[in-house]
Amino acid sequence: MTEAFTERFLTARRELIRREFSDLNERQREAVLTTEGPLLLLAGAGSGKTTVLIHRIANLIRFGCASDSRECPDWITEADVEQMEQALRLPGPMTPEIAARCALRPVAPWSIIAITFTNKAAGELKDRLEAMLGAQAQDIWAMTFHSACCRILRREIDRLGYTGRFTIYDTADSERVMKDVMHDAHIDERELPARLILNQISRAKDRMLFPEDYEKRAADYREQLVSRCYVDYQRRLREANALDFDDIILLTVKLLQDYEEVREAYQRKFRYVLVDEYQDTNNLQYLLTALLAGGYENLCVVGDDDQSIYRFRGATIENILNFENQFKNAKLIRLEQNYRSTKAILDAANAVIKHNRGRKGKTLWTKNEDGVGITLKRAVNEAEEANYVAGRIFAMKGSGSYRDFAILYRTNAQSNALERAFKFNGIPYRIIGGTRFFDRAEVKDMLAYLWVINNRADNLRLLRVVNNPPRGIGAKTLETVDRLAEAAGLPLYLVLSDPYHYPALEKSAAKLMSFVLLIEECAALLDTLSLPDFYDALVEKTGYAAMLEAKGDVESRTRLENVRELRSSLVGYVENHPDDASLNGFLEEIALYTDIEAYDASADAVVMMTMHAAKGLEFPHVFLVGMEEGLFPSLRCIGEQEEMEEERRLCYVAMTRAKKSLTVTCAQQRMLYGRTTANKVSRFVEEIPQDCLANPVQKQRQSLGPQPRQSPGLPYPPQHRPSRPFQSFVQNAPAKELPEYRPGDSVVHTAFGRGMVISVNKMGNDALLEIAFDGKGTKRLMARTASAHMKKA
DNA sequence: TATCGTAGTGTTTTT
DNA sequence: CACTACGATA
Repeated sequence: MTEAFTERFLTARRELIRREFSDLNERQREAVLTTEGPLLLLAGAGSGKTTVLIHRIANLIRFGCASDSRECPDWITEADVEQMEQALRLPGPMTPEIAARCALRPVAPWSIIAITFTNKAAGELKDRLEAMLGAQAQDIWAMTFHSACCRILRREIDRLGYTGRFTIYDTADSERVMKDVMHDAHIDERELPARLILNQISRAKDRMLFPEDYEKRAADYREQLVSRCYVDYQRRLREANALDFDDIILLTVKLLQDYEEVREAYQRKFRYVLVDEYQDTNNLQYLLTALLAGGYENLCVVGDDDQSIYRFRGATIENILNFENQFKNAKLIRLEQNYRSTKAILDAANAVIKHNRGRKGKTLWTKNEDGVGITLKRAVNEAEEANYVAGRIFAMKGSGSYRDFAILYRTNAQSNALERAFKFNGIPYRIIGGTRFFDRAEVKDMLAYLWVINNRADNLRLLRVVNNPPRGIGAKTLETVDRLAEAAGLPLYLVLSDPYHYPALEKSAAKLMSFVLLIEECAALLDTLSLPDFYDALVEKTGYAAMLEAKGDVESRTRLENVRELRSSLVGYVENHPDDASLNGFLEEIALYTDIEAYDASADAVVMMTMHAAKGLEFPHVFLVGMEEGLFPSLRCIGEQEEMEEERRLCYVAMTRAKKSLTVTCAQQRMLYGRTTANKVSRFVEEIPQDCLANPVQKQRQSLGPQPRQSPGLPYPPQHRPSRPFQSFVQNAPAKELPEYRPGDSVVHTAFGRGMVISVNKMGNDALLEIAFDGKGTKRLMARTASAHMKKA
């Protein structure tokens, strides 16, 4: 094989591959084709970083690692090269045959791990990879830090004295444990709140300080208190075979550090490591990343220091800033071209973020059109603000669709006023986050049963269900059980399953035994029944359903619906895991999936969420509401340089979600925890240059922006408390008692007479109906409310 | 032992 | 305002 031949082949191959990624810009392509070694991708908002990530993986799998390879395999023939050169002269993508010739040392999908922060991001990554690569994409480890660690731990955690059936405690569970710890240690919560201690512990874990290490370092009295709590807290978790969120990462790092054979196995497995949102990693996550990538050092991290918004939970931008020191020969590529937003939006966002001092410094630019200026609205209160947003969306929508609009706020509580205004004005909406399904007491109860069946040592969950529904096992008995367990060094369950062994439990022995039998009986069903059927049996056998049915009030019925709704989560899980469905797997998924994606994404609705939740998303039209000093930036950040900068980054993230238009609103006064407060306009608004605004400040007092059509402004509903006991969540449950409306149905309304349903827009457990009434015009009504005055004809 | 009522408390963002 | 913790009562 001559040198000239090799050269021809390599040139043709390189050019073909470059052309395969011709829809990327120069920098993006460089990022895709730089496959070896440490790579830091500084990717601004809207710079197409996810696309780059996906193409990068696709390139590895399709063409192999070395786009700059110097080798020419001996199976390449003259005919091959000629074919390749000819293909170069023709437009269009490669044929499969030619692609196969270009594939030198293709990378196995299972040797790639792509880590993200949120499940949403991981899901999107998976979907897009699958769309591009087909079934082989399933072997790529595309998941969150936590789920990746769980997967490793399930296999390896035995070494650390836990079992693979470990339980995961969420923040609420951790807090419960900590409160118990403090109660037993006679530490007053008013002196030192449990949350604060947990925060300290979390920070200790981030620095890899185990209880015994922390104990040695505890300097002052306060730290000694924390230390005592830490020791006991960790002991309880260990005894319950339970891990909190931090432990999941911490123990994985420990495992990889201390056990050479484990470390080597994973380092050999993962030839390519990719980490998204690197600016949000904490120290532990950095260590984990470094360990995983430690074998081949093919590590690509993507991040944007301006979008770091999780400092409050330990994320440190240092990881980005130090990357080039930590990894020798790291390459840096900046992606600064923005493909998402108009110039006006980008200018405004750039101007705001410029006020931060601790940044790596970059300026996004775009070839997009100038676009319209940013609209600013000052409302008198949150009701008017919400109403304004509703009206403006209604006016802007035209023939477009509602899903083009997003409303972003700082705190979940702000959704209330918006929800009311949208309901009243008949605009369909969808709320992401907020009160979570899995946080509902009744759902947690059922989950607690499942956890206990999965891991009998889970004391916390055991205590939650042992007397729920009431079985006559009261606080007194449980105290005794606890004491005995403590003395014997056994999990509660073992003591209470052997009550005749302890004289002190004589009196309640029968009750305890029947509970234990119940649990064991249910657990046995797991072997014979499918997960959903097993769950049905559980709901009945435990008497939980009966308890709720007996009460029979509205609230209980709603709760029963939620209990049954959990079944569909199980069904969904089983469908997604045809081969490896297990109770353990289901519970893990639930524990790590705080944000439930069960909403109907196909419905055409305005979406509302916190600014944090919006990271990584984009919308044609974005509304930023509640832009007031004290709310955003939040009160506790004012006067704190560092925290203020984080808040500003959050603002930057929020603004850069918008593609075409950005509307910024605030209220002169608003109800905040039952108190009316007057707030100044947010400093972030002041930081937007005048010439980016559609309506410069002077004119602000007059009507701004287009008025809602039904002027003078849509009426705001009277302050009635909509009777909503626990309604907030049934959102996802099919509302059985509601008549199903379909377009074309004839209806009779007590006030409007005869009409025909034109459109139905599902919104949670309700639906927005558009009905043309004979002689009364077209009305928009919520199905739930309207049904009281209307029936199908 | 279960339930109800009251007083007190704390309110960001998420895996 | 909303939620929790705790204490009094059936």
